Amino acid sequence: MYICIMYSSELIKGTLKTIVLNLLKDHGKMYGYEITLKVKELTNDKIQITEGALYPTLHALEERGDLTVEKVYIGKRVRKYYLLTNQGMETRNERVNELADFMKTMRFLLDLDVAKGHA
Amino acid sequence: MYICIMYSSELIKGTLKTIVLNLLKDHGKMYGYEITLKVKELTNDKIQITEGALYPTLHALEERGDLTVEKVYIGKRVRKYYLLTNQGMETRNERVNELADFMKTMRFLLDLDVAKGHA
DNA sequence: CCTTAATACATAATTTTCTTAGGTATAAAT
DNA sequence: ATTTATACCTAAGAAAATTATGTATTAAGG
Repeated sequence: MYICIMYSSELIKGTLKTIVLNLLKDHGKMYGYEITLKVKELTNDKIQITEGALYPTLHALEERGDLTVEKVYIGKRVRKYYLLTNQGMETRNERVNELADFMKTMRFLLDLDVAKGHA
Repeated sequence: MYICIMYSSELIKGTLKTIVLNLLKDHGKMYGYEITLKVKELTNDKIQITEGALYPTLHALEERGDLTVEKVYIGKRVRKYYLLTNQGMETRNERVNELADFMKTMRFLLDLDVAKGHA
């Protein structure tokens, strides 16, 4: 198991909250397990969010007031749907803008715009 | 002091080695303090490498065989110039390609290509 | 002349964030 | 009946940074 080509974990660090917040903006309410599957699917297995990272992050975002929870029972199994609050949407925008700006800076710093692309 | 608009530290995490390796490729030999100034200058103060992060990183890259050192004495003050080895150049290429690929994935994941840009 | 700022190196304690590993439990598939 | 998938969770440890120091030389300003 777990044999796949994905990014070195260092790179992904610091982007988890942004990914989660943005995903909830695009897809409405989602539950944790669903988020891991969606990210895996959207990135062709290149980014795999581990549950050990995800659940504490969801709890932190909830505690900060960026997310609210809706418990749903599928038979006897619990499912916790997370939703963006208004504050969460603001946080999402800040985070995404910051990351976009950061990536622009990095492309410049690493000569990625001139050297490649732009055909 | 230290009053400036820079990226939240989480984002920069994991990119330090890549930045250092690429800078040495572009500018030839550089010393630690010079690297901090150069990155600050190139990014308009948006990325400020702290010495507490940089020096251990340089030592680690040296130990891995990606860098070699040249000590130069300016009067009585030591300056340690770092140079890319052949292996270091390979590491640089791998790191830069991986980061470029990761940023592409993130742009897709965060809808940055469609929503913005492109006009 | 004296003090502050800049140059230039370095490490240690702490914090943050993630991985790894473990745990519980239900439902579906083989 | 057992394995796989679903679905939640936490705790120990690792990795990489921040923050706080520490040393020392040199230049600049008052």
